[in-house]
Order: sequence, then structure tokens, then C-alpha cells
Amino acid sequence: MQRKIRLLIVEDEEAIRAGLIDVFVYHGYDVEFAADGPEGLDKALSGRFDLILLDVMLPGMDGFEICNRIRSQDRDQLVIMLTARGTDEDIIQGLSLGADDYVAKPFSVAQLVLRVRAVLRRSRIGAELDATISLGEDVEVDCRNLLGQRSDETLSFTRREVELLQYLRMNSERPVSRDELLAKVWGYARNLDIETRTVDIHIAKLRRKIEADPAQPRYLVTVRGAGYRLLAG
Amino acid sequence: MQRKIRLLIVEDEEAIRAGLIDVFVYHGYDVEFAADGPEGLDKALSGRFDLILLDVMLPGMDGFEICNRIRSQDRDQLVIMLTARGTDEDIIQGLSLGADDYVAKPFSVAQLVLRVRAVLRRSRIGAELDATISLGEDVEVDCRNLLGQRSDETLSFTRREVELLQYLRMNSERPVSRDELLAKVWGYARNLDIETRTVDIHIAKLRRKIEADPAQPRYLVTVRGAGYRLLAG
DNA sequence: AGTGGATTTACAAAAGATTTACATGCCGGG
DNA sequence: CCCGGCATGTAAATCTTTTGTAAATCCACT
Repeated sequence: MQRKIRLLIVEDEEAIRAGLIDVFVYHGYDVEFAADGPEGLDKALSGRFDLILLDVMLPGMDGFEICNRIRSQDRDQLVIMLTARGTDEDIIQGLSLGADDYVAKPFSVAQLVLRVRAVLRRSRIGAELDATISLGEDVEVDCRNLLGQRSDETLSFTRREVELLQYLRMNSERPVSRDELLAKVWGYARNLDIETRTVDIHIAKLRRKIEADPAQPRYLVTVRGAGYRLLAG
Repeated sequence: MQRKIRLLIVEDEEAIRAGLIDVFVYHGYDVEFAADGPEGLDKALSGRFDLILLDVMLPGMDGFEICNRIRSQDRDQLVIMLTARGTDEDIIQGLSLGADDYVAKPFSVAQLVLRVRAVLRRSRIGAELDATISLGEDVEVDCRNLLGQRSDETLSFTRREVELLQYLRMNSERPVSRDELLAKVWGYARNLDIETRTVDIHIAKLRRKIEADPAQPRYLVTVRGAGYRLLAG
């Protein structure tokens, strides 16, 4: 069982919002919402959502503005904009706003669900993360069965440990900060400084399993001041 | 010993093809290959392969076309397509191409071997839905008559128990979540928030029958956080 | 009503996640 | 070079979630 996809819905009209929430919860998404522009921006910037559904017409701040700001902070954040047919089309054309898709109101909900899936699939967030991760010659992790092996020993992992490994592997070209891990793996809101050490603890547990000498890690290394990095191997 | 499984690999890139051939020969398959579309189609249509691994990007004729033609001649020919991640996914979705599985490039070879096994298993076992399931040396279940045997003892099962066993056996390469079991065995809608423990209860009942020591299951194991898995045996 | 099977309830036990508390080590400024 | 502050490592305690299972209840069928 894979973790749920986290979705943020920013929409001021009560009825539409409630409908969307129902549908996406029904389809198994982990849904949060915001009812106006500033709240939407705030939640969006927390960086913990896989995908954001963003209405254009919002009180406080319009969707285009929000989209721009989100993108300027995180180029990879997925966004689908809900636009009014006709009215906004010129704007979309004119500004090269980088939403991942646009859906014109009024839309069919089934349609929207399909578009959401398509965007996720393209970005491969919803798709397969490596089913097995191998490190060097001696370590292999079977992510579905939460099992692994180092030399002759059998290892067993927890879901969190495996998700953490997968995220680090996906980004093995750079160190990943604790903040980012908390956002992307744990789903915590970013920015608010959190005084948790849970990331460190999980790193330590992983090291005990995958490293021959946990005190001198060869794969899961600390980059002081920046975070952790899983060296490709 | 059973006759070797016959595999056709249709792939134009020399290096990948050679690698795949090596791996599958190593795993005991009888392997042939084709390096372009027309040759692939020709060999494929000979109908002597148990399974065909088909690249999408091929000179002469693309994989989708080949797959279509194969299927129009033989609906039961097994095909796994090797797709480029991202690029082809919409096409797969759009056309209802009936390949048995899709593996996105770049793939891990171990992963691919597993998928091949899974498809083969599904097709043979799926066809007859295992009239009898045997576990290890000592357990045997006759699914039609809801009877079984462990060592000297005679067991009797209910329909649900047997269906559960069969579904787990069909997917024994991975743990199956409670959600999935509820959907596929019980036929519940994939509603989340399940407040039922009925899967667990049935698992417990099965264990009492098929396991020598139900507290230390050897066949029907728990993968905590992921579901249950019936180990091949 | 009686029967067999399915499901819910209720609670205990196990495993996992997080916090706490303290140890260690790195680095820049005196 | 030494010190203090901050980032990191980790054992142990604590809190939370998941799983196991006996017993009660429900339900369809006879």
C-alpha cells in the first residue's frame, strides 16, 4: 500500500469545493483545502502537496498570482488551474504561466479526475518509485516487501524507512534538507520551524541496517548544514 | 523438469538487447530476439512464444502497432511492453492496448524479471484459478471442494477462505493490502477509512488451518504496513 | 428456531514513530 | 589553541498505530 497522494484544493465557492473534496477523498486522495487566495498561497508554499488544484477567481489574490509565486519557490510543484472558459484563455495564452494543466469551468468531475491522474502520471509522482534499491555490491532493498539484504543478512524495513530511502534515491544528485524530507516524506507543513528529530532518528535506523559501519556511512551520508544524501551506487 | 519458457525479445538497441538476453538465459528461459519491427512481428506471429517483450520505439514499425496485430491474431498471446517513461503513458491510457503489462524505461532488470514471472503466473494459474493450492510439503487445498489436508489432518474451508487464498496465491510475488483484498475478494468499493477487521479475521482462520504454528506463520505472512503475503511454496 | 458462516466488538500485544535527554563533534572567534 | 555554540548521533522512554484473536452478534438459509 503506497502512501496517499496529497492534494490541495483552492476554491472559494463552497458548493464546488465540497463536491471536489468528496470526489477526491472518494478516489483515495489525502485532501486539504483553502477558501481564499492568501490561505491558498500559504498552504501551497508549505510544499507538502503532490498537486494543487487552483481556481483562478479567488478573493484576496487571484490564481495566476498564486501560481507564479508557488512556481518561483518550487519549480516542480504540480499545479492544475481551474479557469473560466473564454474569459481567462487569453491570459493563459499571453502570460506563460507554468501550470501543468488547465481545466475550463464548468468541467465534468470525472474529466478533472482524469486530468489529475494524467498530470501525476506524467510527473511520475503517482507512478512507480524504484521497487528495489541497490547500494554498492552488497546491499539490496525490496521496497514492496519491506525487506532487504546486506551481505548475508536479511533486513527488514518499515514503510517510513523505505519511503525515506526512495525519496533520497530519487534525489541522489544532491543533499536533501530535513525540512524537505519532512514535507515530502512526512507531509508536514514546511516553513514553521519544527523541533523534531524524527528525521535524524530514521536516518540512524537506516544506517544501522544498510551500512556495514553506521558510524562511517558509505551510502547514507550527512552533508553538514545541508541535510542527508544517498550516494548513487 | 518442465520445458523452458520461450521468450521473444524485440528491441533494437544492441546493448539493451544483449543485456536482456543474458539475464533471461541466465534465468533459464529459452530466448530469441528481433532487432526491428517487421522482424519482430514476423516472429511474434509464429505463435510459439510464451511471452513477448516488446519495445515501443522500433525501426520499421512501432511497438503499439505490433502489439495490436499480434493481439488481433491471437488474443491470448502474452505481451509486456517496454515504454519510455512519460512519453508513451498517455498513449497507453488512450488506446486500450491490451498488453499484459508495461515496464517503463529505464527499468531495473530484476524488476523486469519479476514482472515477467508475474505475467506468466497470472496467465497459467489465472486460467484455471488453481484448483488446488499446495504449500510446502505438508499442506494441500482442494479449492473446488473446499477441502484440504495438513500432515494427516483433514481440513475444511469456506468459500471466502478459499477465494482469499487463491487471490493471495495469484499475487504471491508481493504483499496484498487489506484494501485490495476487500476490493478484489470481497467486492467492496475502494472506499477508504475501513472500519472492518474481517480480512484479519479470515487470515487468522486460515492460519489456524494451514499453519502448523499459527503464531509463527511460514506461509501466510504479515508484511506490517503493507498487507499479507502468501509465500510461494 | 437452528445452523454455518461472516462480521463486528473489544481488548491485548506488538511494532512503529516520536520525543526526550544527553553525548559527541565540528567550526569560527577570541 | 581553547572555548562556546550549534548541528548531529543515538539510547531510552513514551506515545501511536497496527495487528491478533476470542467472543458476541448478525444474517441468510433452511
